[in-house]
Amino acid sequence: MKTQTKIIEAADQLFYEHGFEATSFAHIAEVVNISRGNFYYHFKTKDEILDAVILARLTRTESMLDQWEIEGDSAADRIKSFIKILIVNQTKIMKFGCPVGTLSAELIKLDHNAQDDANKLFTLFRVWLKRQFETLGHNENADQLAMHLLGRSQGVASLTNAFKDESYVQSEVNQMCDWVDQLTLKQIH
Amino acid sequence: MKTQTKIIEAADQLFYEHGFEATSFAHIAEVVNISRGNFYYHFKTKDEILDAVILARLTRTESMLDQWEIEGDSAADRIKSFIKILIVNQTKIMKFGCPVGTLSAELIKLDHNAQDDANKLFTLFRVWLKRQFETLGHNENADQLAMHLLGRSQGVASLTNAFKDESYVQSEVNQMCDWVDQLTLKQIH
DNA sequence: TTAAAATTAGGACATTTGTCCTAAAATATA
DNA sequence: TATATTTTAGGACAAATGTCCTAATTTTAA
Repeated sequence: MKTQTKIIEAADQLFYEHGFEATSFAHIAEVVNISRGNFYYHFKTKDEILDAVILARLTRTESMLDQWEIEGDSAADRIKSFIKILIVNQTKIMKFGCPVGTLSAELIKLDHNAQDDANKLFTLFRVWLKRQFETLGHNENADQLAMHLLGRSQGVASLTNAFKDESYVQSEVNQMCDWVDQLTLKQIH
Repeated sequence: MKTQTKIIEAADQLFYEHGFEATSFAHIAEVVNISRGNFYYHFKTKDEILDAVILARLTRTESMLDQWEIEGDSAADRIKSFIKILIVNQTKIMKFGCPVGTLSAELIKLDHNAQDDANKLFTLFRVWLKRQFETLGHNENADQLAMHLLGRSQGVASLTNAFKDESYVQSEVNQMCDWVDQLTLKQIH
């Protein structure tokens, strides 16, 4: 694997687990097993690494959404795929929270240039969800429903991170899935 | 005002606006207008300042909850007081997110000793809300309802911080208030 | 007024940070 | 094989960090 790719992947993980600010060149270098000075050849600044990490997350998220699009038989199923990442990634969310939400919050507090780019991750989910709700027949308020679900998912991630309560996640995921089913019924009638 | 109090208040604000890690002794010293070396007389370490800030937030939150307890005519009203902080503190939440959630998330990522203390802020709201839902007649699942509302509030704060959308906050607050009213009806029947 | 205590300013300290340079090594190309 | 290009290691650099010491100043108490 190319060194540049290794740097991005290591930084991606470290930024998620310890935050952008708390992760140093030295930390990444140790994981990748290269000398600190060698960084400069691949990335001029720490911000450039952040840009690359965000870009990597964007493309990874896009392909995940594409996958859900293919696998899901109905819009309701696809929305439930989104909801169930809370279960699939439960362990990581307990330890480090939501990768999208925590990065966004940190960059805003740092007043960092990349905060708009980081928010594109949120927008990716928002737009995708909106389209699903439109398919479900809720054209008039699809974006509102998307924001609602995105917000609830963020909230669950936040409290899961704080309280590490598995039954809470399960309960909230069930409620959200029920909510989607109710919206599906409304569409039929 | 005492220097120690001024340090705590300045740190409180800076930790909220820029995060704990990103706030340095120098930053606080500049706001309080004292020399950097003088810190050591009041606080031995940065962690001691954090402890003091968390303690200050805990007492401030407790008195706020007491106030809501006094002002609210019914449990439903009191719960709505909680929901409406999203509106009252809208401007700050847009800029810096929820002070409880963002601190908790940061300290967990830093694997900081004070993460349990910071979580007591969450617990304060959780226990208070639980008691309100019990008063509302939902004894069997009061804690679940409390966690549900706490989570939704966290989610709204998170997305408000990211998207800065006023109408989203208002819409979500209305939905949560309606939800409380429905729970109140269920209690009467 | 004088002595004691509390508070302050200023700077030393080792460490870490992001950034940047240069010479050596590895790889590719002719 | 010989040359050119890519990639690397190691360290220099100034700035900033949290921590800690000491002497001076201010405030309090006798």
